[in-house]
Amino acid sequence: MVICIDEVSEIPIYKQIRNQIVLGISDGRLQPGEQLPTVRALAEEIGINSMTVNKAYALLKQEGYIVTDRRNGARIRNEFDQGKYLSQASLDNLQQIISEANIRGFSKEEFSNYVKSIFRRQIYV
Amino acid sequence: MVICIDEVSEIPIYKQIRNQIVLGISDGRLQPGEQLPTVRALAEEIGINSMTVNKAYALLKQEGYIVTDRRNGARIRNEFDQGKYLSQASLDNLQQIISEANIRGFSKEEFSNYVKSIFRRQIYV
Amino acid sequence: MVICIDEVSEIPIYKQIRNQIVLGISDGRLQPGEQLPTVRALAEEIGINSMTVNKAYALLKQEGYIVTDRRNGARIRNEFDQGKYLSQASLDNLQQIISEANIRGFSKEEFSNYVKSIFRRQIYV
Amino acid sequence: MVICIDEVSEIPIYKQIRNQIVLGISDGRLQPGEQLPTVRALAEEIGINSMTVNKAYALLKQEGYIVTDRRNGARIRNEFDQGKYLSQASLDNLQQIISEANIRGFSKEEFSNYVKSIFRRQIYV
DNA sequence: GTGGTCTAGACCACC
DNA sequence: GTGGTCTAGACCACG
Repeated sequence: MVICIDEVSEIPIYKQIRNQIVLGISDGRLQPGEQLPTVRALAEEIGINSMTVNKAYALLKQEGYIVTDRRNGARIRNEFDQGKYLSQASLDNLQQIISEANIRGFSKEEFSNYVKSIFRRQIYV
Repeated sequence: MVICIDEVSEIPIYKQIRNQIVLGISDGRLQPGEQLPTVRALAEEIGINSMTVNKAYALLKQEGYIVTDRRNGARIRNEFDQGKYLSQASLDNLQQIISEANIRGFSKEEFSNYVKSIFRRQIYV
Repeated sequence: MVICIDEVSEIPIYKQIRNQIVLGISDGRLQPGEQLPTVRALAEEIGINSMTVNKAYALLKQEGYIVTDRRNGARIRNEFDQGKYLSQASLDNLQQIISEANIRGFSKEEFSNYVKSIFRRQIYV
Repeated sequence: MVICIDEVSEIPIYKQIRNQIVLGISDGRLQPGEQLPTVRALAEEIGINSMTVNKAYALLKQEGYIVTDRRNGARIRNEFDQGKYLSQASLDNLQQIISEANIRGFSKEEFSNYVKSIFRRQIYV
C-alpha cells in the first residue's frame, strides 16, 4: 500500500501516516495479520525521518490497530474489537461535521444517505 | 449564548470557540443576522487573551459563518449557501470516522442510523 | 520535587521520570493541580534532551496523571479516578512479585503486612 | 509444564520464559530438583531461537532459581533461601504498583487484602 | 535484521 | 513563553 504525505497539510506527518493506515485497514487494502513495511523502509520510501514513522507506529499500536513484534516488525492486528463504538474524539468531530452539514442545507435523511454513499467495504483482492 | 472552554482539551481554544459558534448556528441558538459580542467582551467574559477570540472570529469569517463591519462588530451571516456540500477538511474527517466505525463493526446501515440519531435540528426560540 | 536519573539503569530515562512523578503524586509531594516544571527546564535541570522529557510528559498525559495546557505548561491532574483498579501491566507485575515472595519464604500474612508497611500516605506539607 | 509465549507482548520472550518458570516454582508445578528441558528442546517446542531460551536460563541461574551442570542440564534449585526478602528490582516495582493503587483510591487495608487474595500457594501434585 | 531510545538542534502553533 | 513536531544520526536490546 502506498502512503502519500501532503507536506503542506497542517496535519502532522505521523498522523497522516496513521490516518492512511486506518483507512487501508477499513477498505481492505491492508488485511488483518498483514505485514507492514519496517520503520526504516517506510521512512526511506516516503522520504522522512524514521522517528516520525516510529511515532506513527507507536500511535497505531497504542490505539490497537497494529502489533509490533521484535522478530517480524509491525503487523496489522488479527482481530478487532467489534464493539460498535467510536472514540470520544471521533464523536466530537462527527457532531461538528453534522452541524456544518445542517447549516449547508442537508436534511437528516440527505446527510444520512450521503454518509451511506461514502461508507463502503471496498475489498481490494 | 454561553461559550465554554475546556482548558485541558487538545483542541486549541480559538477552535473551541469556532466550533461552539458553528454548533450554535446549527441548533438555532444563534440566529442569522444575530449580533456577536465584541472580541474584547467575549475575551473578558471567558477570561482569555483577546488575540485568541480575534483568531476565532477571523476563522469564522473566512469560513463564511459570520460577517464583520467596522461599525457593528461581528454578526451571524444572514443567509447560508444551501449547496449541500462539506468543506474538504470535514470530508476528510468524515472519511476517517467512517473508517473507524467500519473497523469497529458498524455496518453501513447501522452507522447511517447512528448518524441520523445525532442529527437533529434543535431550534431554541 | 527533585527528579533523579540513574544513568546505568536499564529502565529508560523517560520511564524513570514517569515513575518518579507517579511516586510524587502518590506520596503527596506533588499536589493535584500543581505546576510541573516546563519540558525545557526539567531537561536542563536533569541534563538530558528535552525530547526525552517530552516523551515522559506525553506518557503521563496519556495515562491520565497530568494535563498539559498551552498557556500554563503541565499540571498534575485535579482529580483521579478512584476506581480501585490496577492496570493489567501492574497486575502482571504484582503476580510476579508475589511469586518471588512466595519462593523466598513469605507467608500470605507476612507478605500482606510487608506490603502494608510500604503503603503509606506520606503527606509532605 | 507448558511455556506459553505471547508474541504481541512488550515483555521480551526470554523474560516471559523466566517469568513463567518462576511462577511455576512458586505454585508448585515445578518442584525443587526437577529437571528442566534442554535449551534446544524447549526452543524447538516453543518454536523460537535457542539463543533466547539460553538467555532465559542464564537469567534464572543468575537469580538463583536454577542450577546447571554439564552432565544433567538445568534443574530447579533444591533449596531456596527463605530469607523473606525481595530483589531490589521487585521492590522498586512493588513501590510503583503501590503508588498506582494509592492514586486509584485503594486504602492501605484494601490493597493489602487485594494482595492477599492473589497470594495463594497452589500446589499441583 | 527489527523496533525502541536518546541526542542536539530546529521550527511551528498557540497564547 | 509554552508544548508539539520533525530531522539526521546514533546506540541498544532483542532475536
